[in-house]
Amino acid sequence: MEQKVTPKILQGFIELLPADQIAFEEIKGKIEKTYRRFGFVPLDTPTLEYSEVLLAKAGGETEKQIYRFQHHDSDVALRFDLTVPLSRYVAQHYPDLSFPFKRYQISKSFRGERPQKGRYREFYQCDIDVIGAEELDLSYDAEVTAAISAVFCELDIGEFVIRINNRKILSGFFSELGLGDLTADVMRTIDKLPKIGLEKTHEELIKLGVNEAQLEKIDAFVKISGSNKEKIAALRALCSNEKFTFGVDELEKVVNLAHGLGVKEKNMEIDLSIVRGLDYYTGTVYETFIVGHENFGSVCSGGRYDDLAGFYTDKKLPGVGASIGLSRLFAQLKDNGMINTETKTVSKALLLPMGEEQFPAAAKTAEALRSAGVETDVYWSAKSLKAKFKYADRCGVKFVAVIGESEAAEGKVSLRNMTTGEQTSVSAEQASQIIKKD
RNA sequence: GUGGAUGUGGCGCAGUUGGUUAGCGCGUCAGGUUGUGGCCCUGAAGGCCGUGGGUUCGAGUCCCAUCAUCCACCCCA
Repeated sequence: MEQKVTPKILQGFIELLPADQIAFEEIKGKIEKTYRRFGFVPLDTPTLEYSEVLLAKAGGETEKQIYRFQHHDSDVALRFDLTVPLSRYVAQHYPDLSFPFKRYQISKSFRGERPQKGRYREFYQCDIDVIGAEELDLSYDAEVTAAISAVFCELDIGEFVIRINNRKILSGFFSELGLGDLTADVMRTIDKLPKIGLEKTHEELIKLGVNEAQLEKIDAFVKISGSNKEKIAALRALCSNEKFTFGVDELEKVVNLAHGLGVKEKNMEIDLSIVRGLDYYTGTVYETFIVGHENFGSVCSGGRYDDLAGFYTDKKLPGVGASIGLSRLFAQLKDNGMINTETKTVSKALLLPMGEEQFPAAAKTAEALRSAGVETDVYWSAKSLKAKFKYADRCGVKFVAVIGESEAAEGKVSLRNMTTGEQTSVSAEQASQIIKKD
């Protein structure tokens, strides 16, 4: 007996069985279709990049998690997100692009961090970004949220809410408070508020060294509630710092325009605890949650950054974008039984020739159905009809067409609807019409 | 990087204070029905009980080590 190699894949990497993969592709397709509807063009950058390019900006955590290795004389790394490659791409192809440049990219990224629920080392991200040359109108911030809103409407996985904020409000407010060096840590803590609750947030803030007067003001700030309009009004009354006020104005404009672009009131909510990654967001920031499934975490986040490609070019390239963590989203939808994973086939029809004598008739029928645009599979293996039907049943194909001696002679098939059990003798053309009508 | 769990046919699990041939459900295959699936019945295939060492007359079970996986934290998509 020869020694077999155990079939296995790396920790944190995943692959799906057909039923799940079909469901996954359907979601991916809907996202892509919606992005295109908003005028985003496709982009596909290399998986592997020069380390010096990918790591131009990175520090700390990112650098620890990146897959990086030596290949001959090149120091290379797997991309850990789609934004950094986009920066490089825009800086590199600047003269050949038209601005504002709107692109979407749906592909895999890699991070060698420790995996956990819904977090993998190889994962899909679905990004949209708009990049401006020198400047980018604030309206694009609203448009990105409108696209995200449209995606989640299209996905039809329940109510969702885009929680939106503006970093200028936060930094204006915190500088007014005189937090100084504490600002970054305080922001990180505020960001965790919905997860850990008000009490723990207080504790952590005190631990950080926030004094009582500051704590009181922070408290008043995060407790601002009501409708979006009311929140804006409350913010205006709270602080008159210049940057802060500018942020409030921006937030108001973005929310208003988003509604004009079709985002429903219930799907967008100002949330002052939204902070996002500290690295590059400078204005609008947002996270998206599925109502009733807030424990999923944010299923789509993004925001505005002033200077995308500063590490690659002197040109100023401000942008705004959003990213759906598709692998995570899919894992959670599946865990919660929120997607159909019954169908194991993409075929609408399965042809069952009784025996080898009927192969020519089956071939002809298959060709006719496929030409008519019907996804068609043929069961060529020599098994009992019972086994063939069982296969049809298991994979969930809707229509089965039996082709025996008599059918072949008449140029017909016995078309069976597997759901209703209805069976009729029809021509290939009639069959394609019945299937397409279904 | 830190902490916590779990490893038994393809998948999900049971296996009592260590004690004969390691079970069950699902799935797979074949048959009961030689041209009809789902339900039912019968049968079959499929296990170095994660790996290595130790204790013992005897280890799936106890001890040590190791590997792997999962969960949570950090951070983030």
